[in-house]
Amino acid sequence: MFALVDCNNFYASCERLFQPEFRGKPVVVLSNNDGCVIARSQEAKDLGVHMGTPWHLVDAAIRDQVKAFSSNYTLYADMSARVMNNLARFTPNVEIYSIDECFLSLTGFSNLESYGNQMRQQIIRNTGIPVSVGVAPSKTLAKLANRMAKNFNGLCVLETPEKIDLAVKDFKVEEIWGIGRQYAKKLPSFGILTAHDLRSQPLEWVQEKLTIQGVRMWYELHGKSCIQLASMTERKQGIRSSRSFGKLTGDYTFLEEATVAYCTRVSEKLRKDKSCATLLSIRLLTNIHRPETTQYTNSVAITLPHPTNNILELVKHAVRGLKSIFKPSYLYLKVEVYATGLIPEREVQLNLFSNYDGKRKNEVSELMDRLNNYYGKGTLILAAEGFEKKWSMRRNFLSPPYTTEWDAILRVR
DNA sequence: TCTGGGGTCCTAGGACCC
DNA sequence: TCTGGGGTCCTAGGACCC
Repeated sequence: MFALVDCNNFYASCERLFQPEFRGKPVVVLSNNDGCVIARSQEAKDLGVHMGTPWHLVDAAIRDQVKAFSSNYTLYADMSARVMNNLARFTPNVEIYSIDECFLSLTGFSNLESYGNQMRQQIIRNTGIPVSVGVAPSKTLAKLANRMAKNFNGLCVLETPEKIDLAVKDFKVEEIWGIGRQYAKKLPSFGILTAHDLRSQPLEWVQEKLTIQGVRMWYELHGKSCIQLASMTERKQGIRSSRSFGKLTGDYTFLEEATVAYCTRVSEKLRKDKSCATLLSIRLLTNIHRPETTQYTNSVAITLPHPTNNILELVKHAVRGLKSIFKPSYLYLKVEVYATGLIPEREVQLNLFSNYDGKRKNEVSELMDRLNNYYGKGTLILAAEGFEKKWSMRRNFLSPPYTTEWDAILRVR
């Protein structure tokens, strides 16, 4: 048996936790650059604010009634860690699936109904974050149960075949975990509208139309688990940093400074994961939301002479890559830095044809990590990143990082 | 004026091997 | 007129997730 625990309206819940005057009020959280709505409190949903809509396109009369926040990932990441730590007390086997979701293996546990309720109570008491719990014999059904829990009292346990039959009967096919926009468009033309319809098709048909992933989904909907809990120790396959700028630009220096900053981020993440990259990709994009302007997008993949997470080396290659794809006379929106072909730091093999001897220490990177961890992010940066940060995001409605900085800690009078 | 970021897995097709 | 068979590896693109 699996449980899926999902934080309700997570980002909005985090913001409200520290500004309780917004409890019971419509609250939204915006994406980077205050672009789209990415989280909504129930009251905001009730006002008809949709997920993913650009904030500036929301009706002004509605905007006036809603409290908007810029996304504050420092806060959300810390709150997420608290929730996950609490969940880990319920079973040794957990998979942190996303910032606000966690799968738990409950095989061998009994009284699932009351155990699920205990989880909900303990999480809200210890962290202040409300969660919903779905329990079922497969991950796909646990997701489905979780969705149903949101419409009940926050808990849904699908233990018996009868309960599962009943649950899939009216469950919309497009809401199944693994059915995205494309399949949601296609399936109704075959008369498939519900999870029950999909699972009633012959397996061969599903294999043909939805390939191997559909086959797994089919078994899972029948209560046969075939997607295991992912191990939390696995190495990532790629690490990316990409961000839209606060404004469009054609200025090469601007782009280079942003590339250096994003590349710095990537190298930090690599070192944190104790990984080295063998391939570094740089991608440059104009604003696709403005089809009337001339568009240009290009990317370059650089095979590194030897696997590395050294900031100076990565930046050198990143800048060279950027130069090779930059074209003047376009207005750019975004640059992406993507490291792939990751291998463990300690298994790096040397290259016969590079003069790198493996002994040179990663001193600059290590010093930067040490100072930036101790004194706070951005204490020591490469000069090539620039000091103006012209590329930084718009975040006009940012709340303080209440739980991670002494200066921001909440005062109680 | 203003439209996110960071991941995963699978398949097809091309280049290459003997 | 007629031009093999059985592989591997890599990449791009498309689907999905939160």
